[in-house]
Amino acid sequence: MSEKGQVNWQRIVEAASQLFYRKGYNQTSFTDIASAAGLPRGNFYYYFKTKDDILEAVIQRRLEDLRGVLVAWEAEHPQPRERIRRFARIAADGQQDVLRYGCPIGTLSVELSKTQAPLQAKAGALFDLFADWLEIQLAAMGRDDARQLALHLLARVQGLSLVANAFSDSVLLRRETADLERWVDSL
Amino acid sequence: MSEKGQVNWQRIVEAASQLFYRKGYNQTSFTDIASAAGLPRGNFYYYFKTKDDILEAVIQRRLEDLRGVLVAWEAEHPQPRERIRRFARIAADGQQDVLRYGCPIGTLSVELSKTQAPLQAKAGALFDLFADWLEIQLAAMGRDDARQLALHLLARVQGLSLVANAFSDSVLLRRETADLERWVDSL
DNA sequence: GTCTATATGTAGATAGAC
DNA sequence: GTCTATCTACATATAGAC
Repeated sequence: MSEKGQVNWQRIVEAASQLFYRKGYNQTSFTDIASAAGLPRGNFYYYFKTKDDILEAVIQRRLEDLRGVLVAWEAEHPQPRERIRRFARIAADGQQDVLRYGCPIGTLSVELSKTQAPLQAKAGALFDLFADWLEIQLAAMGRDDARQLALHLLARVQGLSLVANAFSDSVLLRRETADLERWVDSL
Repeated sequence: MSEKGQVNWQRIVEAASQLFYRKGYNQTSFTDIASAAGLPRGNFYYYFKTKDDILEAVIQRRLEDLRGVLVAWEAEHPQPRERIRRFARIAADGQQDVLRYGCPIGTLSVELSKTQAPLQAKAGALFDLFADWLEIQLAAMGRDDARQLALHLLARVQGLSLVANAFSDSVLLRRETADLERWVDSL
């Protein structure tokens, strides 16, 4: 694959990732992606045979990005509890986008669960990444119910993101985030 | 509107409501609704001019159904706390459907928020119905933070539904529900 | 490797016969 | 009121010229 080819490949994945988040997977057309990526429509069938293939690439890319985020958090916060608190703030941190489009992971999962179960399973890797990481941090705190607590935290963040988005309520987003941080402190 | 007409109208709304839940609004075609309702495709343009009109009718119908549910809960449980506990169990109560398709209200809101904000606003009435009812029950318990608590509860239920669906995890669904009931008891 | 032209299907919606 | 035939737009996907 040539230099130019790699660049185009990246542009497609980048454009698709943003559109899948903002418009949803099914509501995003090849035309949308092509014009956002600045490429003629027919061209990227050279890189991806189907739309599903693009989604897979988007998921892989998001996984890599998130792994980078987790590594950064670990470097920033030596204590497990602080790392977990950092996660608890994730929705409030991306406030504008969450209010407008919801959680990138949660909304993708919701959409795919309806009629594209195989793709949802692949998107589930994004949830797994956070769940596994949280479980490790909680285990480091000496919790033997680390997995349950990790999933509880995940669910809380998903819930507040969804409801904040539904009501376009930034106050709720911050209040529920503060509540969640207190919960982390109480562990 | 004739007898026959009313029957057809009901059949369309009924079929559409189920399909919008199971397949999503955008993924449901007129053809899908027509065959589910047992009517020729072109026919129900007599009843509804656009697909959006059908969604509005579906929302209205769900609102009526839910109002009936709330009235039944009130009759069944005289105490506000018991009524709130009843709400906390709602996802676990509809376990099979929640695991497969998620929460009917939450997933609809997520889908519409992306590219159909006006419709999402109308679907928000479903959330409002629960939020207002919960607020009344919490106020009856003497809580002056009734609105916040109502939205907190709503968010918790949404979160556990979404994550239980994502992982197809019925154990998580029940465990988080039990946790939520304990939270209600602690109020 | 890149792009145009086009194939093929299906979406929502309409016109008009009955 | 009911149903068939059909319109237009746009979706994913392909073939093949450059």
